Formats: sequence, structure tokens, C-alpha cells
Amino acid sequence: MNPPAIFLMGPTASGKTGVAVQLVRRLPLEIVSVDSALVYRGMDIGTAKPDAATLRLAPHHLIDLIDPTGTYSAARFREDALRVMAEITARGHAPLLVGGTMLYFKALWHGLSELPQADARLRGEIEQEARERGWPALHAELAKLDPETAQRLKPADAQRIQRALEVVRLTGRPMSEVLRGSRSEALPYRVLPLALVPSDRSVLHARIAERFAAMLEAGLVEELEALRRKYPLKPSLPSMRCVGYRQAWEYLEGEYDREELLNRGIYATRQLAKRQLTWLRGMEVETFDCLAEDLAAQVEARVRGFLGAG
RNA sequence: GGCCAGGUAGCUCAGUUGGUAGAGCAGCGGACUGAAAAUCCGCGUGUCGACGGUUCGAUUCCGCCCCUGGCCA
Repeated sequence: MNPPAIFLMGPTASGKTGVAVQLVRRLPLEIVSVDSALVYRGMDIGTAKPDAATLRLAPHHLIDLIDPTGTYSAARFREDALRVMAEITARGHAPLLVGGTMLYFKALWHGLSELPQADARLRGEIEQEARERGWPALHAELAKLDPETAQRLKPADAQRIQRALEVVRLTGRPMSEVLRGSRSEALPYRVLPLALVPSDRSVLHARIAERFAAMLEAGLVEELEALRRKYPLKPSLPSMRCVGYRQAWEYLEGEYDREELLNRGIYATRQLAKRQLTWLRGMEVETFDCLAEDLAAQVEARVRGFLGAG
């Protein structure tokens, strides 16, 4: 029988970390972060990274993996997570995967197709073409090379058009064809998929507003300034597109004032939460109201039941 | 108190030479396979400040009142 693994998903500001910390202190679990922003070293305030004291109490795997100049990916996450999960299992513990990057959960749970990895040079070339001819022209080109994928994608969906063109040029085969091929094998774990979802979105919105204001107080802008001094950052980097950092960057560039920074940071976070909730609605998961007083206790009871039943 | 400029969607505003109105932002819904905290798609009825008048018809013109900002007393 496969060993157990627990998934704890939820939108930003739903209280995942608090629940995870309680679980890990009372049960033989280890936390594996499932978060595309927590992988960046030095990006602590805006990503709501658990502080040093919390990490001592409840160590997190898969955080602080790369510099903000680097790039990570769903595929790399899957590899890293599988490795770390095996190590945790070997120690006699169960992995507790906690986070809000639903694509990573999906990649881990249901696998990925055998697509080529990103090619920075090719992407640069495609971007250059897009600057000259516009994305709709590249979408039209994709329609010739991979009609099926082109039909699925909107002419303005720069990122996916770029990826689809990258795949054809790299493999000589249309992406739609590769996607029909084999996926990675099933996850060798018994998964308990849990999600924290607010029964009242306006309460989550209020929390988000409060938290972003606190991030500014805590020195989000200053953190970004320090990072810019330390690394050759550009606003197009994935790290600098993270919620909060993107807006702080625009603020530092003088595009708007501090009040607007506060507003835009809050908007961006709410929109992120909405997208995360959309993912969750489409996934087969057990949900808990993240606004419940005894949330951690509820989740703990469920996890105990699951581990006991194994 | 007088003069001027405004009061239109949650916010900022556009507009209707009189036929009951539309953008951006916000919000809501959705998509999602190596950048995913990314990228993209869809959704716009609101006493057009209140009350009267003119008119077949007023958010639009007229009167009066209320509110906001500015200038003058």
C-alpha cells in the first residue's frame, strides 16, 4: 500500500500556514511548500514567508531554493517534491504539502506530459518576433504548425502562444500531439486532498487588505530596494511579477504614489485569491471553512482519521 | 451671503444638438501541462442629486432647492 500524503490547499490569506504549523507539531508530519513565490531567497515580506521562529518550530521544504534572478517551474517542483516526499517517508513521517500554487499541486498529483523544458534563447527570439509582428501574428503562425493548440488559445495569450511555438520548434511536433502522449506515472501516495475556503469572501478580502498594509509597514518596499541593489533585476522576471513586488517596483519607478501602491497591492492579491478559488472549485478536494474558529482542530481531526485508517 | 464649476455604475469620469447612457479601474464568473503570485477570456439597469415646469417624451432645456469644491465678501 502506498504511503500517505496530505495536501493542504487554499487561497492566499486563508490561514494555511497556521494550520500546517499546528499539524506538524502534533503529528509525525513534515511540511513541503507548494508555492511558486516562496522559492525565492530574500523575498520574505511580500510572500508572507513564515518567519525564522516559525520555521524552527515547523521546518518547510522547498522554500528559498533560488535567487530572484532565477526561474523555477512546475516540472522542477514535481521532481523536487517527489524527492523530498520520499525522504520524509523514509524517515517514517508523512509529507504535508501546503500551498496556493494550484498548478504545482496538479502537476504533482496528475503528472506532466513529456514536454521539453524552457529554452531561454528561443523564448527571447519569439519575444523579439512578437515585438515586431505582434502576438496575433504569432498566433496565426501557430495555427499553421499546431492548429489544435492555436484554436484553444486566444490570439492575445502571449505566454501560452510562446510556449506552444517553443514546443513545436524544439520537438518538431505540435504540442497538442505531445500532450496526447504519456503523462508521468501516478503519484505513489495515498493522498488526502484538503482545501481551506472562506464561507464569506468579504472576510477574506478584509484580511488581505490588512495583511498587505502590514507588509508595507514591515518594509516591503525597502526589501525590494535591497534586492535591486544586490541583484540585476528586471520587471519581466517571474520573481518581479509576484503580487506585491510588481506593484512595489512600479511605485519605485514613480508610476504612482504610496496610497495607490496600497490599493493596487490589495487588488492584485484579491485577484490572485479569486483565481486560486476557481482552481479549487474544479478539483476534487475536501473543503473546510477557513473562517471557522476551530479550523485547525477540524483539520487535525480529519488528518488523524486519515493516518489512523492507513 | 454673492459668483463660478460640479453632482451620471462601488470609484474616477465621458456622453446624450430632448427619444431613459458607456469607458477605465474595482468586483464577479471562467480557462489553465516546464514563467502559474504568471498569462488570458467573458460579464455593465444605474431613482443620470431632489422637487416642480415646458414637452408626445426631460438625465439633457427652464425654475427652485439640497450637497461638494473654488473664488469674492
